[in-house]
Amino acid sequence: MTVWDRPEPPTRPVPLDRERIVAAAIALADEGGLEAVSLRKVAARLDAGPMRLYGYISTKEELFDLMVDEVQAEILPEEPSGDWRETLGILAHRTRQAALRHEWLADLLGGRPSLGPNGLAVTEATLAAVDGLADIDTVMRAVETVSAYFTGAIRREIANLRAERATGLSKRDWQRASGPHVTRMLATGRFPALAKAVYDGTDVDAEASFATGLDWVLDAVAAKLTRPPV
Amino acid sequence: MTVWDRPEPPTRPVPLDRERIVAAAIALADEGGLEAVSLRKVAARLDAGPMRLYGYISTKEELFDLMVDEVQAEILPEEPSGDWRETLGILAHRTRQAALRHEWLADLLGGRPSLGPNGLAVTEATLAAVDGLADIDTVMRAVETVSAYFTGAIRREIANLRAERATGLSKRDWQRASGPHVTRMLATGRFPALAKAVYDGTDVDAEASFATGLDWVLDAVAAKLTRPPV
DNA sequence: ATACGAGCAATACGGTGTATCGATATGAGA
DNA sequence: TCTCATATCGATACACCGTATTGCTCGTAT
Repeated sequence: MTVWDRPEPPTRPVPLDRERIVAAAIALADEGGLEAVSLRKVAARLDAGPMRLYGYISTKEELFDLMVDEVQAEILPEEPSGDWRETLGILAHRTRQAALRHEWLADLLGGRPSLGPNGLAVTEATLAAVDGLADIDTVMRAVETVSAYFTGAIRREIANLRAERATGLSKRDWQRASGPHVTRMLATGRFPALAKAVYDGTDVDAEASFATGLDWVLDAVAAKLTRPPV
Repeated sequence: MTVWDRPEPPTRPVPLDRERIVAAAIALADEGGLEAVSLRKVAARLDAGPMRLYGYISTKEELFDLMVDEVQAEILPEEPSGDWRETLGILAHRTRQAALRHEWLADLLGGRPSLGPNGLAVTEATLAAVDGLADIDTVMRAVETVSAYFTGAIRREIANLRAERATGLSKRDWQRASGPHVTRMLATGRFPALAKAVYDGTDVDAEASFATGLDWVLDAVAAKLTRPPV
């Protein structure tokens, strides 16, 4: 029985950690959307059996939580600006950019409280920016309002983007001509204001539209923050 | 071979239509959340095989679309008020109430463009309310901003509500004392503003918080709508 | 040398969405 | 009235899913 007769010992499995698991899951999601993320496929990317993952997470939902938290690291600004308005604006824009890079984020954003380290850090940065500008309840209302806005806006933007991609047409072209159902509905005359909006509205840049709405909301918040509470 | 020996002829299957299918699906979702909705279970409620549904819908996603559109009928106000601000506010509040009745709506809201008859009617009502108050692009920005706000706010509210239900504690109690992870994180001192918010903030009524944020956003929109565009 | 304990892979279960296809009942045409 | 085409439905099947269970295989401690 020479060495060559004996097989090499089975290679020890590649060590795993949450970081690698989450990275694999994010890669999968970036390529094929959230629905392409299955524990089996994530595990396969790491040359592991599906069950191996259960040492690191105990549920698929938890994997999603980790994914969101990981991406939230991209949102944190390097250094805090002195201007609360600028800080909030930057956070909103960075969240949007993260969602454009990882469209699946739109499906998860706001879906559950984000309590991971990066999620908490984002919240901290947000609160720190407006801390002391008013009583705490007003401040809370302010940050919640702003984040409700950009959460909703991002979600809609991604939803529209997907719809456009699915039909290969810009939103307005599609509404105007090629979406047979919508066209037919508009032709019924039951939606005059909508028809007008579709035919007369211009196709605005998504980022500009996001920025405008954000500015308005920040205007509103500014009015409440700088004035002492009634 | 008497009559009694012969079985009765097989009863023809109960006729189906989208309305009945959607109603069954909504019932299922109301009881057990979106994840309780499976084509098999929906079909079973209607004494049908799963494949039968494919005559009425061609994909599960389409069923979700129908569900959303159905619920949007609950949102439409009976008669339009003359005041645009009141109309937008009512639409927002009714959407929120619909989401409280059908929590799964929060998972779907804003997830894709809603082009069903009721969805279009809601959009029409929204646009009609502000029609003519400014140039069309400003008007679009206005309704999109408001709806981004309440979409996001509703989603967060439902998310928090679920988290509270899962732990049996109010959000603040849970953050303060019982969420071991959060407590530990706050104790690190790395999140001073957040810690202050958690410990000093009061537990505000969700509806009041929603209404306040909404008012702020409407304030902002009002400022842009009543003033001619720059 | 042996016992133990952790980590891992394999297997299995009950579910999912949906494609395919054969039976069957219904309505039309002869 | 009988026959045939057609639409509809049910069963079956497939590929996949998340996860519980089980038993093996190691490295380590005794």
